[in-house]
Amino acid sequence: MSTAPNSQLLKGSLSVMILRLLEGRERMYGYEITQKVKELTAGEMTITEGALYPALHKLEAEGLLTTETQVVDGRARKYYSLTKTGQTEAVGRVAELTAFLDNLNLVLNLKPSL
Amino acid sequence: MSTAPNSQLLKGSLSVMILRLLEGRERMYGYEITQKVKELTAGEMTITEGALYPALHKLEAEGLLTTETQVVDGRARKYYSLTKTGQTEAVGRVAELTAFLDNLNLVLNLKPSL
DNA sequence: TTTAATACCTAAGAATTCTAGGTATATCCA
DNA sequence: TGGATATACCTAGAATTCTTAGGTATTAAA
Repeated sequence: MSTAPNSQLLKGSLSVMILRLLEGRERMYGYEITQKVKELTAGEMTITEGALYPALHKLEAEGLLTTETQVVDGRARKYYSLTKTGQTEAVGRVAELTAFLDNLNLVLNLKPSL
Repeated sequence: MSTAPNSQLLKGSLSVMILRLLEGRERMYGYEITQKVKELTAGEMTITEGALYPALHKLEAEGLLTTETQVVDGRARKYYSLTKTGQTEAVGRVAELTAFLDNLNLVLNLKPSL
């Protein structure tokens, strides 16, 4: 959710991040995703659970993710993995987002840094 | 609104685009903004009027834009310009968006193209 | 004369995120 | 022993933004 405190995640970017993170891994569980994003961005980006869990459930309902629950150290973890459809969709949605970001850069005229 | 037909504008990006476009110009009117975005993105990005006008009105209500109406060729145009506050905010919001996009790239791991 | 382009607007709904809770276990520290 | 923090899941309601789908009006082109 935040880069600056309280700034909002750009609409639609969360589900793409989830799909992309899972593209490079066998499986991840929700809490792990929040920690991975924090780690990758040096603490600058935080995924709220109020956004993450509904997003995961929606992707599962769409058939892009499957789950398996496992108890580790007395706590239940729900692991998510990409389905075959999910793998295809991940590629497509990343491409769509990339195209959008390219156009955004054309409008914003910010080539130097990105 | 679209890169692919019907895909959505990322939440929050529109107001930054407006502020950024006005940073480089004296003034612009609504319809001109829609055309400029289309031109800059070779027709790939279209701003819907249903999104644009409420966004302009909100920025004006926040004190970042001022307007002056003028009739040209028998049609009324409403020109928007940055206020002093708007100039400051434009810089800040572009920086915030840039920081967000940098972090998004870290998560998506897409450095090559952007 | 009808269509497309120019130029403004709004209302209702959809979608996503944030805020703010809730539950529960394990670990660390005082 | 007790409390705080970390781990791990969840949901409901509000806020925000965008899409869809209209509306009005003038000018230019077919």
